[in-house]
Amino acid sequence: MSPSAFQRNILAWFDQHGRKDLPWQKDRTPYRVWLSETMLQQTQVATVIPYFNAFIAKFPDIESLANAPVDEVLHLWSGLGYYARARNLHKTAQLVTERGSFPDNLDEIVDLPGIGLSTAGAILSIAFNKSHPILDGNVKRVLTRFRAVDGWPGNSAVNKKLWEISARLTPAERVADYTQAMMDLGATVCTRSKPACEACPLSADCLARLAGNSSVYPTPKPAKILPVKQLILLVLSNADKQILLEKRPPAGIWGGLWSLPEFDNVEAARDWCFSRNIHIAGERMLATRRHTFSHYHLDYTPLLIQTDNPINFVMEANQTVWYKTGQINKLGLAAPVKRLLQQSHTEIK
DNA sequence: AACACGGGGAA
DNA sequence: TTCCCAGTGTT
Repeated sequence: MSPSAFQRNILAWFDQHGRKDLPWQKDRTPYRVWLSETMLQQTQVATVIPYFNAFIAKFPDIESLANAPVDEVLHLWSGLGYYARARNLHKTAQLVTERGSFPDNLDEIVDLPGIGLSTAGAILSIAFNKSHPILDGNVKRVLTRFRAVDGWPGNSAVNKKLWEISARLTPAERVADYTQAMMDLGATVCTRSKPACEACPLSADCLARLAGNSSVYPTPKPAKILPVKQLILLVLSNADKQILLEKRPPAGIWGGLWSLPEFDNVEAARDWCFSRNIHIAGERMLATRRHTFSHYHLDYTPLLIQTDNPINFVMEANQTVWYKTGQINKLGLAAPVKRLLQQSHTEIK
């Protein structure tokens, strides 16, 4: 699909299905477009509409916004979130008022607080009908699918590629409708989940659609790499097939729960036994398994040690307990420990 | 409960 | 340059 065919399809779809009655689409002044685009950053249309109307009612023009106390602006913004947007809005209103008019070129617009490249492109195209690309979340989704662009859009190379695609597809004519159409398409058809490809004007040439994998685009932000901690969990069983549990300190991981003695390595576990006169009658290591917390992976290796010591030799009182495997119990156990003990019930015998 | 979202500022 | 954050809505 050539850029011009792409644009024809998009504009034809817009004529039929695009949104044309949003409050900021009437009386398209730079002020109203800028205000709406700022509100639409990270916020959906349905949420924005009442806020936009309230702002326009209170501040019909950019001068009245500039002259208002910032607290009043923040009050009107209350509930929209990301309050830096409201502060930047107020600041920009003052800068534009000093300047005398809203700037109509990219460099000056992106210099204003709270306006990045994409918002600037939207203002230029929608308010000034100047051909500039945008790349908001909706457009990213449409383009990554249409062209099967792999890689997280936050990655700079991927971002650059998407800007190039967006720029190449942006028409010289009817750019306001085109920009609105791309945002509408992403918001209503090319949605994050369950896109309505049958209703999409691009479906015949959409590479993701053709490959049947639109759900893999855009590539999600890579899960941050969690640090890995390794430790040995000692499953110490006595002559009566009971297992030693320790109570964990109240704060921290598994705070206050019962768990198994932890060691950095096998030798430390053996030393711990020797120092307590626990005779090791048998020893076996099980496969390492992984438990993931919000902030790290815990790779734990169960070390089964059997002692032929008589039961009930005293450990630290209150902090330890001999647990009968397979017995219903009311102890608070960390989930992985509970699983392990259930398995140990069969392993130990 | 995890993730997306545009821009700004810290690292 | 890259990373992380802010708050709310969606899934």
